[in-house]
Amino acid sequence: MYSLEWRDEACIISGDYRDWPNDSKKTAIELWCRSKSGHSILLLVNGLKPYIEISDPMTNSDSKYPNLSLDEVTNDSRVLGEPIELGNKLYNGQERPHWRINVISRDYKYYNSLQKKLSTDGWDVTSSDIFLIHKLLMDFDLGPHISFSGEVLWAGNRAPEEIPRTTNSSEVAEKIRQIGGAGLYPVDLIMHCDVSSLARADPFPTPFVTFSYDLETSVKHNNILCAAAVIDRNGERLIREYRGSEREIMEGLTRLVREEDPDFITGYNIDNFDLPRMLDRSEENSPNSLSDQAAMFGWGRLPATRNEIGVKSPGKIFPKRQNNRVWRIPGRIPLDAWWQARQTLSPQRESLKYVSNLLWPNQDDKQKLDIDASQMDMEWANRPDEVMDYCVRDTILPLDILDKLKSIPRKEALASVSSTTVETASTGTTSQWIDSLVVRLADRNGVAIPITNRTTGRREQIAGGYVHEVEPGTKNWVAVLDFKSMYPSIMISNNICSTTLIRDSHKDSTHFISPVTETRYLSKEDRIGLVPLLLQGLMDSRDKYKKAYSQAQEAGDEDGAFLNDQLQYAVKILMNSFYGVFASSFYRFTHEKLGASITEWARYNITEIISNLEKDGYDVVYSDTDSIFVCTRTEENTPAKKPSGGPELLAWESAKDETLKLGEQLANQFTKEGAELEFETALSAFFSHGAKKRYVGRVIWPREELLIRGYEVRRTDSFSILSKTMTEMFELILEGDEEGAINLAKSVITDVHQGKVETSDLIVSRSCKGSWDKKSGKWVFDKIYANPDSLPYVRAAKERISRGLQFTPGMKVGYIITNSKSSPMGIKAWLVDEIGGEPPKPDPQYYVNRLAKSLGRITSALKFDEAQLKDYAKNPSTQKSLFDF
DNA sequence: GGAAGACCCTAT
DNA sequence: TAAGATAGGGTCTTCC
Repeated sequence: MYSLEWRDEACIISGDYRDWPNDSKKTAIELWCRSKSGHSILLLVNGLKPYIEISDPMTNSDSKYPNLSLDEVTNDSRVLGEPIELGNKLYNGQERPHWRINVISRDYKYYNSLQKKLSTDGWDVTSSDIFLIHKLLMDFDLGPHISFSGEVLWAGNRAPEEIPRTTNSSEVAEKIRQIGGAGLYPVDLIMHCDVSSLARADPFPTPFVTFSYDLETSVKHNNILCAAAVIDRNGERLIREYRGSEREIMEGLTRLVREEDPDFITGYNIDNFDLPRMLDRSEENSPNSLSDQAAMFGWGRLPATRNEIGVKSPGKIFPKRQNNRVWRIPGRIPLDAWWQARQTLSPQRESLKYVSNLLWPNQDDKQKLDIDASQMDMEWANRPDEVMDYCVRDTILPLDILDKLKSIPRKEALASVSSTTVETASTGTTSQWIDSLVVRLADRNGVAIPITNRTTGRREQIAGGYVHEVEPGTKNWVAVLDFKSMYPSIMISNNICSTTLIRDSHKDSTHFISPVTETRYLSKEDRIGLVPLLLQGLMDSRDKYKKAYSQAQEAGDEDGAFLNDQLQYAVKILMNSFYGVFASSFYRFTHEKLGASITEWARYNITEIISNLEKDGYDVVYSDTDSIFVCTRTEENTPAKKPSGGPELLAWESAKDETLKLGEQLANQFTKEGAELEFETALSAFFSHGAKKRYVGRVIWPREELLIRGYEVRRTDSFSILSKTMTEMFELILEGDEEGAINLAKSVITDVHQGKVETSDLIVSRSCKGSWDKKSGKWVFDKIYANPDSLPYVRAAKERISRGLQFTPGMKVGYIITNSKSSPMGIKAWLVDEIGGEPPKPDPQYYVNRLAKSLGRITSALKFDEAQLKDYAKNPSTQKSLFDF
């Protein structure tokens, strides 16, 4: 058998550990990659040893040997070789000798049982709850982008041209199994290498392949009527339609997945609809044959062998849902376009139609509705071709959405800056991203890796950020300043880390003492904390990416600019997740004092500045956690609205200059080592009705925009006439036209009272949870809600379901309030988008009341209150002017 | 009529 | 491998 070496660069999509039945002293890691030039590669990596680290809690850094018996450990049949002396490591604030123990297998029955036994014997066990694939990236300091060289085991039709195609496949399959693999993986190229030949590579944009699909199903019987799929290979799209028996449809989709070999699997609502439905229907179609089921839903990037399909229970080849959360499809990444749209856009409503409309408002063809989804059986019987067109369109839109939102490059950038696989960046949790960086740094710095804290029940909350009271009314000429990366900066400057926390009471060598609880941290000379070190590195790398971005932009290098912008943004996201993880109760490197000290310093810094400003006679208008709004002392009569010319314009310009100057000056004055205050924006006017976290501002520098925070305008559970009216009122108020704002409120309330407003402007939409009850085959709500039927959104969800429309836990459901006199109030679900028909009849009184209340909060800050507004709505003719105070 | 509680959504 | 945090506003139902 000839042997061919191949060298390449690739991005790791995901990886898995595979136990090696023939030789339990070796391990094999599967790395599913997409190469820089677009080939899919399964890289089989040998040479990694699963291990556990132990230390004796009764020893200290002077001990050479533990009190517990190392011999006993050596003699355990699960242990491979002698314990390896590691010297002293830091654990729980204590230096003490540690040993590494190689374990014969990472399989549960060896590894976890050994871990348990050692722990029971009295050892402190560390480094023992991390997947081997993550260990691989950590121990060899790899990120998702790697270069490697290794032996080609098998080459398929889409392999690089230079590599001869494999002819003796069955022989090769056997060879692959002998080195720990599963056989002939459905990829372009199968390779084999040792860990030592893997190296970190510079990030590049990987040409991923994406598969999008959509099922149309019977409302009556749940079976699949037809399906469509699109493969996107570097922008080139291949569309497929599937009709026929349910089995044929699913087999067709599965063949396409296995032949086209996509990295990402998308669709609209696949997590909660299309994937679970495929699983259900494949089981239903062939309950007694796993291999039949694999032909219908064996989407994992694994060979369809007996072993991978499974004998008694489903094997790895099947997509699987983990704890009702994310789906796992070995070697591929499920990426639901619904969830991406929801996360990045926060749309008011979440139907595919609504989201498409939001993204492409002027393209009718993208959202033309012609099929009534609630009558799918009838539609399919009467006009199958139209149904198929509709189905195809719904597979293309998710791809367009992911493109538009840049979802995939964002995941890849996050993977790159957190040095994880793309799968971990995509579907993992924030603590996994942070683990990836912290654990590898700890390993290099003699710090042991504690296991995740598994205590249940809520611990006492720590105090959070400081929020300043706001006075109702308008203020003109406000400079907004904020701290640059406040929490990370505090962690860096005060050396806050579990490795620097002083746990005992003696007071020597202390440099940093938190202002309230007097928690103490080592000076930087004694030891630089792991996390501060890491955060500083991230801050530097963000600056580097930002610089590279500007340089690329100047050079007209669009791709380079895009890549570096994604990377700098990913660093920002990652840095911002640190505080939360370290303030959580379960994270492995957390101590309850860490989170509390961070916010203590934050509150101390900001309140200190506020009181200094006030002492100097400045009016601090507002402040939230890391921001301060300061009023410039400018003559009261300077117009807030930019005049078109004349002396007023000069006065306006000079007020603006003064605000800019103040902003710069204060930023300089209050910036100190480790707490950089930046001048962020200048406002010509600021308004709040007097509630924290609710304000608006007319931004005039560095760009011009209307800034709105907290108000109904920002909320997805507001209705559009309220949001629209309030926005317009804010515009007027910030220009100084209070009367105009009040008149607007009055006229809109009158219109609503008289029923002159489109019902679609009155839709309220809120998210609704629910869980699927397998027994009854129904969605149930009483496990989640104390009194579900009194909640309008639950009743709206039930109405949707009863009309044959899809429901997904967590989805937003729209409704109209039809009777506010009864309790609970009467509502009707908003189904016009999906099934057309007459809209429900709204209760005008309800909407008048809510508008009066919300808008009245605003006008009352203008000395005009809710009751007056409501009276006005009832009888506008009796009051000539309400602006008389 | 008003307090208490359940729940949603947002700011940072 | 279950899992970022707290502060805060607001609506509606239930209960007295």
